[in-house]
Amino acid sequence: MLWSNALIPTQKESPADAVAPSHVLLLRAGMIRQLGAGTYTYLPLGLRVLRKAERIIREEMDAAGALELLMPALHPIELWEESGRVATMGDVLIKFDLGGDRKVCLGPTHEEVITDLARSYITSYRQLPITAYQIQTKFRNEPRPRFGIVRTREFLMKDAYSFGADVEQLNASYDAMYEAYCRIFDRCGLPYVAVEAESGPIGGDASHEFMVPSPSGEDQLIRCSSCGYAANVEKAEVGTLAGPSPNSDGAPAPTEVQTPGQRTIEEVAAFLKVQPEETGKLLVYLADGKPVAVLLRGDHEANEGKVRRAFGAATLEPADAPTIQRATGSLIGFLGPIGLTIPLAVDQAVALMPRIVVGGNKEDIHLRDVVPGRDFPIDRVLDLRNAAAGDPCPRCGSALEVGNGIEIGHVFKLGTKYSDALGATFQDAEGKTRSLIMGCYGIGVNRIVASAVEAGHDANGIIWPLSIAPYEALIVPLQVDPDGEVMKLSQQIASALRFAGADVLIDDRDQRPGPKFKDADLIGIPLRVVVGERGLKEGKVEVKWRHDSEAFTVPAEDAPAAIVQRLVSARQELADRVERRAEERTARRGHAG
RNA sequence: CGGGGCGUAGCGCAGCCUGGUUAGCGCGCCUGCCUUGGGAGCAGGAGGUCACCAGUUCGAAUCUGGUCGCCCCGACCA
Repeated sequence: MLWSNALIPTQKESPADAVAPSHVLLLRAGMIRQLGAGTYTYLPLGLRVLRKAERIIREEMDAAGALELLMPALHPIELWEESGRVATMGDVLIKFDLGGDRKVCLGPTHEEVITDLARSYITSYRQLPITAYQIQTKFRNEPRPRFGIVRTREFLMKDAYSFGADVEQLNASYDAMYEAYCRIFDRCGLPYVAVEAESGPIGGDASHEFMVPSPSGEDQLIRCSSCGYAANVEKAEVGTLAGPSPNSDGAPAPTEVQTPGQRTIEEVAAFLKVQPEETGKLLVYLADGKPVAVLLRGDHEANEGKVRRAFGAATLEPADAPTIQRATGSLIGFLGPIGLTIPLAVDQAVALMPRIVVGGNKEDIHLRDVVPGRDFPIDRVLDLRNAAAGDPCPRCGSALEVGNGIEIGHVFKLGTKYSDALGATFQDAEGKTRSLIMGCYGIGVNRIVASAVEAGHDANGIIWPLSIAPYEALIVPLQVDPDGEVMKLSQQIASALRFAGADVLIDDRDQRPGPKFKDADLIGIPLRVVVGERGLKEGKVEVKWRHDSEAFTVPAEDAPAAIVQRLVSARQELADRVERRAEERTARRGHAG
């Protein structure tokens, strides 16, 4: 491809409202253009990246035995009423009618459609297990699209669904998808981590997220650099906290203090001149509809999944103000653990505090010098909060680290939620009718693009991984006279690269070298070849990898072959690394199993 | 949905407070000359319903009211 024939509208200045590096650079490199909130056009360069990621996904999904199909984006609303998700998805579901009573929605995901397909065609255990996938545009009315193509209202997703006759088949499908995901992200050159994620009532190892660490990520990621433990903040466990139990000997009795209008932890701490970590906060939830209380250190965040499990409940929701008053006799802002009549669970961090400031269960009253165990019961001490930086790792006890990550993939054991709702059943070997056991597996294709830029850029522009770069090689002739030696050699190099199966872009624009080099760095093509009269006089052609700081030269006479050789070995290195990592995973599983 | 900010040329911005020539500047774009290994220089030029609607006024980019759109923080995110 000749640059002069391409549409690559690079920009020197970045738009004011772009914040994330991937957003700024994809715009400046002329790869995307915003149309509205959360909707982007992919220009030719950006589309090439998207297509390359898709291709890798297809190859690995096919290799894993998944079957590609394509489902509609337009769904009859009845299907979503059947599953109950018209209500649960709320405004995120984009609904409209086609005139008359024909109500439809745009698919935000495809569990309903695939399950409808399965209930029609899958009738026997002999057809199982089976996994199907598609790469398709999804629509979600996101309340807040952000960070360029990280969160959009319209996005490209690879979604796969497995159907099995039993849990063993589900686990095998899940493991195959997990492995395929690792291979996909390795091949895309992304520095991802697979983390345990909150999996709802199914529990166990039923859900993993694949995350690329990045400050622009929306999810919080907990990691242990010592042992490699990694988890979503929703799921991360806090290791057992060590420390002496509170000793009440000689401690003063609790005293009431006036705290008029001081409701939040920040207000109370500032008013009483103590640190938030010296206070406690009592939260009231409805666990399966019954009021329960949890006590946390003031600066900690409750983890609703942990709280729900602590009370053995199927559902958990924050209690509203009237319910709280009925259950505790007190007002929000002045709640405390003393004299409660509803079940109380205490976070382990609180149980280790020698003294604590808590609400007095009376308006405008807090209590100082409250001692856990003496002044309120600590018979139910558990891990109830989100892990924070510095907490002990649940595996090895080292300090945990907290960072952000972009979720690029998610694998999830669904069970029979949708097959039950839609009546997708099969007959087993005994002739009994049973529900299909499902798994679902998603990859955000646009997020592969965004996270590759987040993970690969410098002050000058994007640094694409070779496997998903819009072009693998960029040839920069500095003199563009079509009959000149420079252009002739450039064309020869391009031909040789194309013969080796490479994508090549030739910057044939009649520009001074400065802008051509700046644009080359900005769009981030991995291999840059500069052919100029000055170099040719010395019989040299300059070659530079975008990820290296230094260029090197090859003799002009065998430049085409030499450059092809460099590209071929770089591809091979990447392929070798993918296989090596796959072997490492196999070895680890061998140890574990 | 709460809080904050912004809509003026493809991009970045000034002008608005204090209403009054033909609405400016930089980048980019077009023509010519010149230049050619890290965003050169000179000369000429094209490009705007000043987001939209209504109002105030002799007169509105500028003042008032409303609407729409976009960004950031928070809430939300199978």
